[in-house]
Amino acid sequence: MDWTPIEKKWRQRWDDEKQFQSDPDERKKFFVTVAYPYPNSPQHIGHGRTYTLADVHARFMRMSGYNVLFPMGFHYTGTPILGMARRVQENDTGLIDAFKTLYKVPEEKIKEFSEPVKIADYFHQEIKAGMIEMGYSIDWRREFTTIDPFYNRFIEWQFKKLKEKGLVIQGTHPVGWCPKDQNPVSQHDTLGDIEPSFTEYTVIKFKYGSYVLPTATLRPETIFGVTNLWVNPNVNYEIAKVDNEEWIISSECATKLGFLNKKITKTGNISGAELVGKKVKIPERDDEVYILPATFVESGSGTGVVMSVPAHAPFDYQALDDLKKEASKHPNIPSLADIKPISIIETEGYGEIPAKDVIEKLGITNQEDPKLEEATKELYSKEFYGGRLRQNTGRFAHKVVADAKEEVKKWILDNGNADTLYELNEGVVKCRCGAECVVKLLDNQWFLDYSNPEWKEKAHSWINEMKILPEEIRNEFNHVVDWLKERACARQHGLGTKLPWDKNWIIESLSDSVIYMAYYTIVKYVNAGEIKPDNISDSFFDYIFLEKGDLEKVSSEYNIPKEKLESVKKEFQYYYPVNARHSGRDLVPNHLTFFIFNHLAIFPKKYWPEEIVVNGSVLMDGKKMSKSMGNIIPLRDAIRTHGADSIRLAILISAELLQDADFNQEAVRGIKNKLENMLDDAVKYKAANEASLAQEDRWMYSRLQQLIAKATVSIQKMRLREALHYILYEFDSDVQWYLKRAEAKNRADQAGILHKVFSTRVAMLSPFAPYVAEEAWSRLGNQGLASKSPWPVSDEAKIDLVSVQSEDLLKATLDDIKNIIKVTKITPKKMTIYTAAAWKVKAYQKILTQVTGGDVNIGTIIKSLIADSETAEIKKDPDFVKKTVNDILSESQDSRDSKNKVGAVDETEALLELGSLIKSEYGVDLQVFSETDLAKYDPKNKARTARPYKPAILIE
RNA sequence: GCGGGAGUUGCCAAGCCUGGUCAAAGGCGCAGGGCUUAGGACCCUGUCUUUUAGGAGUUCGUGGGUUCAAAUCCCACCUCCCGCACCA
Repeated sequence: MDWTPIEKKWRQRWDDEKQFQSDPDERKKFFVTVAYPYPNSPQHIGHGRTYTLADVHARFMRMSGYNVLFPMGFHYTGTPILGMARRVQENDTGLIDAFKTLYKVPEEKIKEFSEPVKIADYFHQEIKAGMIEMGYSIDWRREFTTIDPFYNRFIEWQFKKLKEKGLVIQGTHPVGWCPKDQNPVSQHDTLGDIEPSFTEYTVIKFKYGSYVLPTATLRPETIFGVTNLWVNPNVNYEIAKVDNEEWIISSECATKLGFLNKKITKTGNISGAELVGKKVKIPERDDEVYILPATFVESGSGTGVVMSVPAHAPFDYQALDDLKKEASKHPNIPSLADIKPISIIETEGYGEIPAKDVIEKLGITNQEDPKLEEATKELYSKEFYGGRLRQNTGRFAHKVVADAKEEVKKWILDNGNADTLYELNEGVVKCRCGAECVVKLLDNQWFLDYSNPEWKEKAHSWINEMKILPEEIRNEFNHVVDWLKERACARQHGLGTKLPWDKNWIIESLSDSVIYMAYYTIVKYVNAGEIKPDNISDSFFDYIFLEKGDLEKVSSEYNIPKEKLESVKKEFQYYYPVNARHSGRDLVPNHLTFFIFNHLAIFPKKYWPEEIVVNGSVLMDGKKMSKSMGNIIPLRDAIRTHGADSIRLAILISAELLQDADFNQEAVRGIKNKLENMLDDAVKYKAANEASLAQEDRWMYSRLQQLIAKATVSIQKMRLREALHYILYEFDSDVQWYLKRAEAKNRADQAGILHKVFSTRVAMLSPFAPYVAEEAWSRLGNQGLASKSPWPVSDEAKIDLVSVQSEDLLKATLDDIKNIIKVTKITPKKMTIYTAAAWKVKAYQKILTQVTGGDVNIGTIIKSLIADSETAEIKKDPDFVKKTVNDILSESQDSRDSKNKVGAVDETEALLELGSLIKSEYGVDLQVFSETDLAKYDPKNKARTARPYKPAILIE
């Protein structure tokens, strides 16, 4: 079946009725937003999840009577698009092929892609078209991009506010950096998409005469165990003036230091071999050690000089051992044999010289052995978490290594005997431009000061107050607030808004997207041409958002009529705060937390966001979606093959909020079939006058009320999978039972009832599968639109508990009959059912009351029953009590309560209903007797085993 | 390391918050039947073990505990997944 025409038809209707356009009115409002997309590719099914969740939320609230605003914008800010444009300019075939085959971009469009904005514009339209096709109930009059001039004014205003409050600060920060592009690099900017991560090393300055021989280490605390330095004799070292000292370092190191803002002047060279045998002074220790040769030392790593701690560093131990073996080759080092490892860390499970232990364990015999890496890793982590410094480490003695490391580092740094070096972890990382990346210390970088303690405190307290779904995310937010530090908020390249006070910087993408929800409430006026963005500046936003300033003045300043200005302000005040912000899980540690922080900083409390709803990601056939796996399905392709509603349901039904949703073809097919069946059914049940209600009709209506109640609660908690489960599946099994009952009775008058039932269901399905719901709604013969119908309200009064109990009794008895037939394998000829005697019913009611009251002691129950003349007959059958108590205990609280409320049900009457079912299913007649009926047919003496809700059965 | 999540019957996956309706939804697979020229689709029945009367037994990562009652609550352990930044 082709959904396209159906989707088109209803989309047109919604559009004609301007259903999703929201303007302030007298109703209560509900403002729901989703993070706007970054348009550097078409959206795929994974992107659809958050939007679909938000759309269901919006549609549900709309049907519940709220004036719902659900807007959408496009986030052009950022650098990846710049990178893409550059690759197009360079004729990167990999990317261009992806555009052609994967994204199906027309050839002539790709040609324009050398201009970044064209890429954004193209995918912007592509994504928007997909959103419309998916049926998202968005008010498109409020659309914008983050490079629109009016938006730029808005962001400038935001940053000035933050700066006024002292939340924007300047500082120095290390970043991964491309020397050619003169720009920080992120994962998107590198060849092979490697995240350029780096580690901070402590550089310890050893003195060689007037020179400094610096060594880079991760373990400054081991300075107490240094026995020598290592240089590579084959390396030609540089002598360079570094700031005011003369350092001997590898040339690679000199380059690195240059990016770390050191002033480097080369003054000469010295070979490693020349240094061998010389002595250096160890800082903080009144001691001198030799410089020795080692081949494992690489000039590209650290400073090219290594401090040797043989007791705790396997490389050092092995190199020293190797050297001693050929001591004769080094006559200029007289006392090589005297160099002994100095043990300074005590760790459980290791002896005096831990490095020796590890080396022997792994069978390492020389310094070229690659297993040395493994040895180093093992020992480092064991000593770091479990080791303590020994007596010979002065005031650090007995401290655990993890703590001592930081203290020793600070101590040496404070004494001017150390420095800091950053080193890329992955070795060589190449920028997309081909240049090798480095770590650069950026000066005068602008930061948002998320480490500000008052700001943090405010964020914590609001996080604890606001609604967060699912609840477990609340902790995560609090944790993020704790570890969040200053965050760079400006870059030197990329699309976006310039920093208002320093136009060399562009405000970074995660910082210009934190309060834009407010912008939705006013951008409508700019899009309609009622406000000209050109000369807008701060006093405008102050007036609208903060109610600061004078109406008269602002009006004349911007040449906006006073009434217009007032209605802009009123619109903001009507819609704000955001009632629900939907987002993927990945945005918790960044965007969503910033969103909270910034709202708290800029707006008064009444405008702080009310609720955040976080969802997991989408898997494709159980696997993560990725370009390299080739399992990315563009959303619009999927809509064409499966239909929008099937996709919406498949995404929603496969997982609850936080779980990853698995999108698989089979599930979609199943859903599609279900929807098609629903449409077929819809035409069968037109509105009709109902006959007087039979038992099963009352039951069906009761179940409907219960389902409405359950589904509504589930949606309110955003447990959409659960809600769909009720609306789609539980509902179905109820209808099936109903049809079975009605058909067994050969009824022909149930269409009117089913029409009502199905219409209610279709209305409830409408937020989830809007197109199918509209189509089914009209096929059922209903007027208007399903999406405009009010959300069904459960009416307690329509629940007939007796009919619910009776039908349950029928189902249970039918199950028992089936069971008996299965076990005995007999072909039934005749069936007889016996209901329990009156005294048993009384006893049952009493037991029920007692058990509900918490008394499950069989002895006391029996006593009290015997004491009562109505139930004294229990003496004859004491086993009855035990069985009944078990019956009751194995029931749910709900069912017990309802039995309590209903009192005794006339089982004989109820079970007579079974006759038609038995006849149609087994083709035999059913007789129902009371246990006490003297004229009953009971050849096998079964009747006496009857219990309330558990009639005796005889099958012959 | 810090923080978060998960482990359920052949597979996927609900149930856990709020203990009892749980041998545990639904889907897939498998078996039998129906429909069909055939295939597909669709419909019915079955699918832990055992049982010729609706019963019993053993299961929800492992080991304890609480309770009349535990997949569900508590404690410990094992295993797996995700995030840890200047990037959308």
